[in-house]
Amino acid sequence: MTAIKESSTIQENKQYALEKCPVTFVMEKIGGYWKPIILYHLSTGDKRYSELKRAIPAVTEKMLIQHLKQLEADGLVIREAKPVVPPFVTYRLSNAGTGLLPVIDAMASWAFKMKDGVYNI
Amino acid sequence: MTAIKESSTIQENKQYALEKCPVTFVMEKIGGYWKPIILYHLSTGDKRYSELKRAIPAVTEKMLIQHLKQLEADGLVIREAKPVVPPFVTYRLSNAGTGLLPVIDAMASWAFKMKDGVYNI
DNA sequence: CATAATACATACTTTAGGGTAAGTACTTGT
DNA sequence: ACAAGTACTTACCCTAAAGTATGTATTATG
Repeated sequence: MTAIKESSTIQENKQYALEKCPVTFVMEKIGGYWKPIILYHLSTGDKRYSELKRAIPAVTEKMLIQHLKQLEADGLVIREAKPVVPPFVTYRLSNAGTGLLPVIDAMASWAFKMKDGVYNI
Repeated sequence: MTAIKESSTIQENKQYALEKCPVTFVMEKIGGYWKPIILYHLSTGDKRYSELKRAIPAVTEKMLIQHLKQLEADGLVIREAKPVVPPFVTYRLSNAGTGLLPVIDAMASWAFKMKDGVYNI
């Protein structure tokens, strides 16, 4: 899963930022290109892997599972696989993932205010 | 300011995500390693360049001005330079930058809940 | 005369993340 | 016999962002 070099300055700084800054902690979790979009699609209910794929046509399969795996490892989404063939796998938000929704809302609200020029005085 | 290649898939996808996803829009603005930390330090009042530098020892000068310039270009911080020698430059949050504070708060709140294990059920 | 302090700038290198393309295992339908 | 659908995996490439190192202009101060 994309090996990282143990002793780069960039990793040390990430550590620094993760400890010093809760915002960086959050961004570590939802900072991938597709993660917010995935979370958004899961916010309306659980989805199969292939449903997500169809819902986000621009994402490649590699990116999709990679991010899903990371979200799962971070405890934001829960994967459930039925042992059938063809496979039947669903993803849904965990409690932690659901807890992120207010953050997402705050971000969206700011973004729309920006686009509406609310802050131009 | 770090020239970007016009026609890479990564840029196309960024465009897609920026239009489709307000969260990605926000992350474009505050997604650098040091941007949240800079914003945090400015949230308590305006600061000189050298004050920021001392407040965030781990950041290099290149990263610091690079992010400050981007934040300024995005309208989140305001730069004020007094025409004296040695230079006297202060940075402070704009209205838009101040508008981000609730987002920051929501993120921080979630991060602390995560660390306190609130979501472990 | 040389050093310090301020607020940057700029050339070059490294790395994490994103993207491409192709393959896997298993079953059902034609 | 072969394609199609499911949910992935793996090897390789490319780029944007981060980091390193050094240089700039101006004035005050020892």
